[in-house]
Amino acid sequence: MAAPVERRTVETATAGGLMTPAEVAKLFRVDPKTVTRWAQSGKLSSLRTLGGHRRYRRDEVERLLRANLQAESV
Amino acid sequence: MAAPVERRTVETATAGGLMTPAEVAKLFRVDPKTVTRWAQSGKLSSLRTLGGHRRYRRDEVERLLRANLQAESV
DNA sequence: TAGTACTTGGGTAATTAGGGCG
DNA sequence: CATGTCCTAATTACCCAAGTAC
Repeated sequence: MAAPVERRTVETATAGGLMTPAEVAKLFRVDPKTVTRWAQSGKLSSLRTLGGHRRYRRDEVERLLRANLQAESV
Repeated sequence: MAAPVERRTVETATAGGLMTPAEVAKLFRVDPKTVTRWAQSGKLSSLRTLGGHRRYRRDEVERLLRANLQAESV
């Protein structure tokens, strides 16, 4: 019994973990600064550390990566 | 470890790294615009940055390079 | 506490997208 | 039909110094 109850609160927000600007940049093959611009323009949501550094949700990053895959099919 | 479950998603799409249009163009000795046309015609799969720029899979590019530049022997 | 690697911010070059022409 | 080139607008890359992450 006592199966892990689905708690969707803070854990849900960070499900899959967070990524640093450098990690996201490598996935898209762009400069970390470019990822920052995506966040500033609202194309990618971001969290901030208490020191002001940005962190990105892995779930969202992967979703965007998938959404921009091979969209040239015609 | 790392259960190798057939994950044909983001990991697969970016495994091996991505290339910029300029890098692919240099390999084939063509204009970057030509590479763009290959992508538009479906000859080469591509992925887009959130800004709309294309990125190409290194694996596929190298595979096409070998498959298309070896013939024409005699 | 110190040390290294990374991120932020702003500015300025370099690429790329897209259409059209030859 | 495929490629290269010219054009403009947009996106991205590299430069710096100072602060943060671990």
